[in-house]
Amino acid sequence: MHSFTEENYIKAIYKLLESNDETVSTNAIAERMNTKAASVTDMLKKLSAKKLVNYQKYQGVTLTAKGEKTALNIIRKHRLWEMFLVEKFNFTWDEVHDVAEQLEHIQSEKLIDELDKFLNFPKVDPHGDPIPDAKGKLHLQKSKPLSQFNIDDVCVITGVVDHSPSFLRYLDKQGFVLGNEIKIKDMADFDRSLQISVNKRASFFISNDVAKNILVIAKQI
Amino acid sequence: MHSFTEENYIKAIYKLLESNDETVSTNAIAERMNTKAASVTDMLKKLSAKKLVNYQKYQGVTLTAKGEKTALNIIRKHRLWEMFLVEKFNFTWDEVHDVAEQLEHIQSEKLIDELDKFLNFPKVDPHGDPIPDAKGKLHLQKSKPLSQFNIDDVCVITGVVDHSPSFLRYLDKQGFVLGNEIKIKDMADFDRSLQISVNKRASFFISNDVAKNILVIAKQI
DNA sequence: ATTTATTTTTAGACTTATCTAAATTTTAAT
DNA sequence: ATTAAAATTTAGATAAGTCTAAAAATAAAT
Ligand SMILES: [Mn+2]
Ligand SMILES: [Mn+2]
Ligand SMILES: [Mn+2]
Ligand SMILES: [Mn+2]
Repeated sequence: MHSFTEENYIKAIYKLLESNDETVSTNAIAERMNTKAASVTDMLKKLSAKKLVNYQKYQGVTLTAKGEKTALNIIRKHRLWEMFLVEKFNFTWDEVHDVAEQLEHIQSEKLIDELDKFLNFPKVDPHGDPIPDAKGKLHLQKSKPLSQFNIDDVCVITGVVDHSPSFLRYLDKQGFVLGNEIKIKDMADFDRSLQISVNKRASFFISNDVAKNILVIAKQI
Repeated sequence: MHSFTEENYIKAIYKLLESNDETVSTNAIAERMNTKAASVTDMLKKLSAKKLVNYQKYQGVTLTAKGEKTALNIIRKHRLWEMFLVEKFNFTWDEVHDVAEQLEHIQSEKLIDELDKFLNFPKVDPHGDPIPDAKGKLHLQKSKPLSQFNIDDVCVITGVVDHSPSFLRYLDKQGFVLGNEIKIKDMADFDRSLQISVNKRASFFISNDVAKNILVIAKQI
């Protein structure tokens, strides 16, 4: 139906729309896909002809309903496969992304339905990102970066902003695990670095840069 | 490393070498891949440049050691995925091939090692075909078509020659299952059709055409 | 040993996805 | 309102894989 390349463009556009403005620029897509603006323009024409995007020269691009549905299906597959690799195949959360990038393009409705069932219909992937259901419905959790909390706040780790293997391995080394409880013990004014305790263990420091990349929700008390 | 297309050519050449002569013709490859001879020639030059095949104009083609190793790895992945789909995802043996054709190209050593382990290192796939081990070693079983046996012979179903969904579904309907015991009750001289009993159930007729496509080994008595 | 038929290869063209360099449009700055 | 800068699009090329039609080589038939 759609080529791998088309699917990757659709997904990139979806992610850019998700995190930013109401339309996506040619350059933004080019940067995210590690290609040149000229290539993006060519592809936008193709996707537009297929009614996957709303595109007018120089005016940026958005996804059509059909394009969004396509994007959500690819993301569903990506996240289910990541979950599978971690839960069943002993992959760590920093290892799964590259393989999932390949697996997300496999076409078989039955395969994905069975995968979902096999994993017992998970709601979030190993990075805490929500998994769209078979209908493309996606339940967002209203989490915020840890950097937005204050001294004595207690919150629960729900995900990450930065998905890079190096950041994920850093979190592993520090003992951060999704679902763990973080208490902010102290905050330095000059750089907003934090002294925190994870699951009531010995406290330690993290930079504001790290805090901005850890997603949490306030603990219900 | 190698494109999907290159991998598919390598696999096709391997299969043709396996079942037939000592070299493979351009036309044979074209037929198997549903392409034209001209396209095959182009690809053979490319594979030759990559040292995957031994190719000289007009002289047919064979695989190099490197090419054969590549082929066996793809076949290993294909058959492990077929096994996985049947054992874990409720696929029937007539449904798995098309999905495995996609999955066989996923690149991740760890994924395949874990898949193998998850399935407890199976020796044969759902169709009875041998699965190469991680080193590319392949243990062939010396089975023969049921059509080569005679009245009163007892044998065990080990595989199929024809892998088409329609043949596999026919076998399902008749109650043939790998490992089942077949006893030949009678044979018609004029068309070599057989009256057989599977696992000592009520006997029925099969054509010589069917018998030629069921692989068996003589039952040890 | 020629002629004929078949197989295989080459030549040239097309599609998808990419690039660089040049042209155009939009946006920002004077 | 011009001019300058940035973003975007077009033009023209390239590489992978495919095709048709024509040429060349091999195999088969007389
Ligand atoms: Mn991922
Ligand atoms: Mn993820
Ligand atoms: Mn198969
Ligand atoms: Mn098989």
